[in-house]
Amino acid sequence: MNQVSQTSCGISKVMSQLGGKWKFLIIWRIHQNEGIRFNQLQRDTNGITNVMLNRCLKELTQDGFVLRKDFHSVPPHVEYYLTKQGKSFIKIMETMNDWGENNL
Amino acid sequence: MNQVSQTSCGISKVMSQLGGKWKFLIIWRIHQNEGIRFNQLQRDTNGITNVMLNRCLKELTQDGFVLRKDFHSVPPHVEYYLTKQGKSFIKIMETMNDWGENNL
DNA sequence: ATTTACAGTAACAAAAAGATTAGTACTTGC
DNA sequence: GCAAGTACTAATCTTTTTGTTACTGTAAAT
Repeated sequence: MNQVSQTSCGISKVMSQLGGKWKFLIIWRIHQNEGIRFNQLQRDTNGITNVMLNRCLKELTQDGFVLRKDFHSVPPHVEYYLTKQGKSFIKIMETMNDWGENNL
Repeated sequence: MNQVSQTSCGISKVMSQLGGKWKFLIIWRIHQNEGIRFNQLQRDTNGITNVMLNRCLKELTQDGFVLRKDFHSVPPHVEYYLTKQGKSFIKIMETMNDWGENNL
C-alpha cells in the first residue's frame, strides 16, 4: 500500500505496513471498540469510504494487526478485533494520541 | 502534504503533519545527527531525492519540528536541528523504532 | 412492496505524492 | 580551466493512493 524502503530501520518497517491515510485510525477505532462491525467502523471513521475501509482491513488482517471474525450468517455478520500484535502497538498509539492532542 | 481530517483525535493530527513517505524518517535522521547538512541528510535518507527532501524540510520547519540554521555563507552552509517540539516527539519514535525492529 | 441494513466487490476516475530534469550562483581543489 | 560540492528551486511527468459509482444477495422492518 505504501512504498517505504523496508530494509533500513524499525521506523521504515512500521511506515511500510501502517503508512497511509487510514490505518492508524482504523486500528485506533477497533481498539476503542473491540468486536466492532464493518458499517459501524465506517461510521466511526470520519469520512472513510467502504472501499478504503475494506482495502485497509484486508491488508491489516493479512499483516497480522487485525482479526476478522465471520459468523457466516445471512445477512452477514462480521466482527473485527485487534490481534496480539495489533494490541502490542496500542501503547505507542496512546502515547502518540496524547502527544498529538497536547502538541498540535 | 497529506489529507487526514484534522478535527478528530491526536492520531489524526499527528498523521496530518507527519504522514507521508519521508517525514518520520527525516526527523529520525536529524535526531541521530543534529546539525546535519542538506546533502548529508539526503545521503543518509535511503533514496530520497533532493526535491522531496527540500519540500519535507520546508514543511517540517513551518510546522515547528525542524530548525534551519543558515550560516549565510558562500558556498551555502545550512544545518538542520530538531526544535523542542521535534525533540519531544523522539521518545515516541524510539519506542516505535524498537517496536518495528522486534515485531515486523 | 419498498426500504434499510448487513458486508462487501469490480471497474474506473481523480487527487495526491513522489520523481525527473534542468538549472541557479559561488568556491575550492585538481 | 574544469569538475565537484554547497543548498536549493521551478516546471513537468509518473506513480501511488484514494475516491466514485454501481452492484451483489439475503432478511427484517415499515
